[in-house]
Amino acid sequence: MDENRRVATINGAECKLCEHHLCSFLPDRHKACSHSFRQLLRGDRLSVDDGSCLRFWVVLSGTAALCTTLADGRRQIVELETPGDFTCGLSAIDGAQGWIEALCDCMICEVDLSQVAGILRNDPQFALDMFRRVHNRLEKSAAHIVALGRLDSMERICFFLSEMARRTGRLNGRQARVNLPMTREDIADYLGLNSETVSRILGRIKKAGLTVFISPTDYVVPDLEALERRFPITPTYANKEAV
Amino acid sequence: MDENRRVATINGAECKLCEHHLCSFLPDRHKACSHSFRQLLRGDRLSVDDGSCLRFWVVLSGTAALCTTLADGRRQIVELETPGDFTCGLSAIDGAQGWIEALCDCMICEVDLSQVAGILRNDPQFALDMFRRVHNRLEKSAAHIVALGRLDSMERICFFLSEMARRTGRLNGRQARVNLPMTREDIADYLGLNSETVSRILGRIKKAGLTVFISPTDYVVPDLEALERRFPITPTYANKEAV
DNA sequence: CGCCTCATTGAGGCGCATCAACATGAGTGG
DNA sequence: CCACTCATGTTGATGCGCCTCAATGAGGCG
Repeated sequence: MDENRRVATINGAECKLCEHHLCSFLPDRHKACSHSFRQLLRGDRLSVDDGSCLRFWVVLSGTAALCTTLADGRRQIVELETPGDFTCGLSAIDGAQGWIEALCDCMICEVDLSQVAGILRNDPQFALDMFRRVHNRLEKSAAHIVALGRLDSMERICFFLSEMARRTGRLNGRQARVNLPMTREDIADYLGLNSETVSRILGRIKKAGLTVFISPTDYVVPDLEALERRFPITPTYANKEAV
Repeated sequence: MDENRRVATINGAECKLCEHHLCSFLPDRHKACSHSFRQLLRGDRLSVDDGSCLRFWVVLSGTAALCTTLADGRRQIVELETPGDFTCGLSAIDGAQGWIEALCDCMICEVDLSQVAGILRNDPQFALDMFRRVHNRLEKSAAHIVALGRLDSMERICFFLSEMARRTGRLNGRQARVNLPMTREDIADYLGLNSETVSRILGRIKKAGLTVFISPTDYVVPDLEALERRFPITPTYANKEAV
């Protein structure tokens, strides 16, 4: 990634864009140096190979993904990061290249807590916060596993469209208008399909009247509940209180 | 589950069987009442529906699974629990029935921390411990997602056999002897396949000389590295230090 | 022995991947 | 403005991988 796109200045105004408070765990004198905004262009990658779990990324705008690529080029998106989501390197797996990739231009906040690890180790609020975030991720992973293991392609894509509607769409009663800032290939790599299949199934869903596509990257769901009756999982999107 | 199989007496000798220390976070006066051993017979289920995240289970012997069953009966094993593993209800997903199921007779320790939640909320060691356990799970989930999304059936089963060998097998140089305390159906539900396919692929793996089956539930891997060359993921089994 | 569960093996079919052709739109340079 | 390129999306033809259904074997148990 081009280092020039690092937005070095962190001040109160910019931090207000980010309501995710990871940096609030930093002692005051570390605040300025330990977190920074970065602009990622589509395709940019952040390596998460360092094995440390003390660098975190919060997506402020756009869509990013935690990707794994196998030796022969097969790619699997393990987690999809929409604004407000949080990730750290260790959600990636060993033994295959893992990185965070921008699926469209996006802005992220990188927080590096490794300088203050000792302080944080004794901060129960921080540990609790981390636990909650990771636990929330685990719930999403479970739904993802069920989708990949037991849903057919139609169900997976309905599941995905509903997930995106609830995560990033503008809801209005039963209706939702959604921006889909990623390619068919990305959707396929998230759902364990290939891009031609995604395209075909989207056509079928459109024909069934479950969605209306304004453009390849914008759609409207006239009746979200009708869409969700097409797959047998109630998605979990809310952040639950844990512990 | 038959409540009679609760082993009510917790004493020092029994606790030594369990090296997982979850109960060490209990204040002394709660120790006796808040955790108990349970014997599960194959097929027994523990409901995890209560939405609380303060009941935990540690598997001491045998194999259990965190299962999800969809409305039409499709079943997906989200996590496989071998001795030493830890789980709590919220790894299950909403919107589909979730439970912990014994894949063979097993012994577990149930720790109920809900009585002492207030104390634990301010205990950084506890929160850190929880974070590590959940984080470790997240790494395993990531590998599971890649396997379900991008590996074919042969690769998935090699991945599984290797995983079981490293988690529960007796290793001896490159060789491993493994007990497989679950049915073909269970393997299929873990890997998103069906049981006939599992049976067929196991036959092919056997023919290729990658495993020797002593019985349907016991096998020897003559060369674990050769088995692991059959799929493009390096499994993560070690518990990493995080934070 | 009969009964049950689990594993194996075969026949056949469907779902999705693969490969290929073409459409579409954005960007670039003339 | 058009010509050209390139990435992306769509659609069709074809084939393979895995599922489904069914039959049989193998082992455990009353």
